[in-house]
Amino acid sequence: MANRAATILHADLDAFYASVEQLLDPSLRGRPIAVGGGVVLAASYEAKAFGVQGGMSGRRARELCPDLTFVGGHFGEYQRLGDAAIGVLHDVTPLVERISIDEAFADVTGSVHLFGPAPAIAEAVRRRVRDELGLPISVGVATTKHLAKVASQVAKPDGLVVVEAGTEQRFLDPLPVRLLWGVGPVTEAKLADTGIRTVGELAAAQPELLRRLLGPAAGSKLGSLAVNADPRHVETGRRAASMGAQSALGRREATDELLHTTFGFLADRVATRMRAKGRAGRCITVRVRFAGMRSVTRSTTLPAPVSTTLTITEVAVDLARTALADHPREREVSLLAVSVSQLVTEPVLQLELPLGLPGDERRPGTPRAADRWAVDRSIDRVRDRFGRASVGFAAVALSDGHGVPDEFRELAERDGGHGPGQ
DNA sequence: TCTGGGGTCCTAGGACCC
DNA sequence: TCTGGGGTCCTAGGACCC
Repeated sequence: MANRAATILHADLDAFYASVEQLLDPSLRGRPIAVGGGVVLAASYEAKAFGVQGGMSGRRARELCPDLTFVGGHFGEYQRLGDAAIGVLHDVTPLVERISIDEAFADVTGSVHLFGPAPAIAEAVRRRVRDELGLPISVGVATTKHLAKVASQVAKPDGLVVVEAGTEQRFLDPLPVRLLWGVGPVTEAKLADTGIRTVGELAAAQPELLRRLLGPAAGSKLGSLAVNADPRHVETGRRAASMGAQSALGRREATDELLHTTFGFLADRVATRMRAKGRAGRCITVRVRFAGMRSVTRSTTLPAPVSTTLTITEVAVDLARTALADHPREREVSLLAVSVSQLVTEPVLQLELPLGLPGDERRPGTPRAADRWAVDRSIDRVRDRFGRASVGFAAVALSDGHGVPDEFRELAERDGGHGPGQ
C-alpha cells in the first residue's frame, strides 16, 4: 500500500541444472541433454525444442528426442552456482526473497539512487551472472512481484522484459491465463470451459463468476492478479512452515516391515533437518499413495512439539497403519511420505529438554524422551564430523534404482541454510 | 505419460467454546 | 429447551509451485 511505486526484479536462471552441466562439460553445449535418469529433473533448451520437460519419464523423453543425452547431476555445483547467482542480487539490495535454488525476487526501489534505473540494474545483474558464472539468467522488471515473475517467464530464454509503470494491463491482457502464478492445468481447464483463455478475458470476467468457479479465495486472488493488484511485498528471512520427506517405492506390498524401514529412513531425514535448524513441530502428517496412484493422508496433532527421530517414526507408522486399515482392498503402495508442521523455533538450550509424549513412561522397553533425544544428538554430532552416511539409515536401504540421489533431496529445501547474506 | 522430491495455500466439515 | 452468531482448532483432500 505504501509502495505504490515499488520496483521489483524477478531473476530466474534458465534450465538451471542443464545449463550447469553444459557449463561444466563444453562438449554438451548446443546439444539436447537432460539431468536425471528415470525421470527428467531438467532439460536443456535444445531438448525442450523436442518437447522434453521436467517431470517427464526418461523413457518418454527418449521417445521424443532419440539423441537426448542423460547426464548425472553435479548437485554440489548446483548449490554453489545458485547461491552465487542470488549473491549478485544481494550486491544490489538487501531486500532479496529467494524462492528456490535458482530463482529470487529483489526489491530495488531504494537502489536506483546508487545504481541507476531498474532496467540498467537488471542488465548489470544478467551480465555479471553470465560473465562471472557462465550462466544464462532471465529477469523481469515490474511494479509488483507477480508481474515481475510473469515478465521473467516471458523473457526466457536469456532475456530481459521490463514492464513500465502504466503499461501493465496492456502487457498482461493478451497473455494466456496459464502464465499467471496459481493457474495450473485444472484452473486453466475450468476457465477455458467458460471461454476465458487470456488474462484480458479474465480481467473482464464477473468477480462473482470467478468466485463461483474457483472458490472465494482463489476467485478473488485471480481477479486481482489479472488486473495487477498484487499487494505482496518482498519478504527476506521467511521460515519454512513445514518439513517433510517422501520416497517413491515403485510397487511394494504394504508390510509392517516396509512401513518401519521407510518411515525410519524418512523420519531420520526430517528430524535431522529440524534439529539442525532448531525447530520442532506438533502436527505429523503421513501420505500413502497406493499402487493406482490414488493417495490419502492421515495426520495427528501432538500435545507438544517434537523433533526426535524415533517419535516421528512411531507416529508415522501408526498413521500409515490407520490409513491402510481404512482401505483394506489396497495391498500395495507406491509412495510413502511424512511431514511435520505447526513448527516452533526452539532455542538450542530449550531443545535439550525432553519433550514427553503420553505413554512414554507407561510402555516398558520404549526409550524415554530424554534418551531418544540423547541418541539423536549423538548421531547428529557424529554426522557433523564424519558425514551423513557414517551412521544411521543408509539411503541404499530403500533404493531399488527408482530413487533420486540423496544429494538431490537436499537441494529442494527452501531455506536450506546455504543461502547468501542474511 | 505409468509420474521424483520439496514445499505453499485453500476448502470444508466437525468439535468445541463463548 | 430451543435458537443464534462468532471464533478457533483439527483433520482430510486438492491445486499449485520449483
